[in-house]
Amino acid sequence: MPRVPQDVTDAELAILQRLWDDGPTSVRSLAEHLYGKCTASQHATVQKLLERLEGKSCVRRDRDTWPHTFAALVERGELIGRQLQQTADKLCDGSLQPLLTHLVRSAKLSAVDRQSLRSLLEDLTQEGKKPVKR
Amino acid sequence: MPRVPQDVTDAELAILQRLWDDGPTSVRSLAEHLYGKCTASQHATVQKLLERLEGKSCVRRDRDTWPHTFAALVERGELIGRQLQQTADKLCDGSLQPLLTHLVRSAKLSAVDRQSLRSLLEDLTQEGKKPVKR
DNA sequence: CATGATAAAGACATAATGTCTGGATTGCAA
DNA sequence: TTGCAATCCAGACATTATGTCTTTATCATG
Repeated sequence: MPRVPQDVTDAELAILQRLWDDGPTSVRSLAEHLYGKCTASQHATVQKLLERLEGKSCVRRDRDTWPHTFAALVERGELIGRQLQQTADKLCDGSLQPLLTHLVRSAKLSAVDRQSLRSLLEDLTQEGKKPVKR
Repeated sequence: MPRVPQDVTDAELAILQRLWDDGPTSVRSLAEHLYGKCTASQHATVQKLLERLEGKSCVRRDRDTWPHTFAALVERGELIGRQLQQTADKLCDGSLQPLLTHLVRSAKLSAVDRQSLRSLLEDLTQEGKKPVKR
């Protein structure tokens, strides 16, 4: 039963979070925000993480700037999707339906939440009827 | 940035799946189903995994039987919940709402799915109004 | 009590992941 | 141009998670 590497690692995710929040930026800037001071080794660490993220196509590196600037290539939403699918694969035989049900039942939904959810469903249903909306 | 162990490991999950599907059973039975033949070392492996699961309160061990029999202590649903919460913590600042939205938008819901979801919401809303149902 | 099966404790191997070192490269300023 | 400081790059390293295995003790039953 071979072990399977993580999609995006915790440290890698920390980088992505910053990129999502602040947009494209440099290694130094990232390191400073993550660790406070930016020693040589910390700089290298962040660089390595970015390199790995680049390998996973999660980050785009702009070599035309100096220092290089990095931008997120995947959206938060996409990672959310991947995570959800992984959970579904592991626990629900790949189907997302059970997750949905679980969330609706267990998540403490406020009346507002329920309402917005309901109208979201409404929209989707409508969309299905009309030719090509969106 | 210290690494955080997994909630339930892949190999451990494989055990749980069997326990969920077939109910309480012995080490041998588990090993045979997971690996086909059950060599001495495989037997020990399964045992170790069960021991760890017991440590995590995911499995209950019945020492009154011989050989010991093991039963799942957590339901599939509970693990689903934990997983979802973890994703929420990592990607949505702890809130489950975004996951819900994502699922409703992205998951290819059949008309039936949408309908059942809608009525589920309906039930929940009603439940909130009545005194103490369930 | 002898034997075969199981439990129990712990060692081990591999890989993942976060970190760091040292040298090459770049841009800039004197 | 030359020197310097910052950055990049390649790879090594340390720690831990996780799956596996070895060995010894214990049990149940003939």
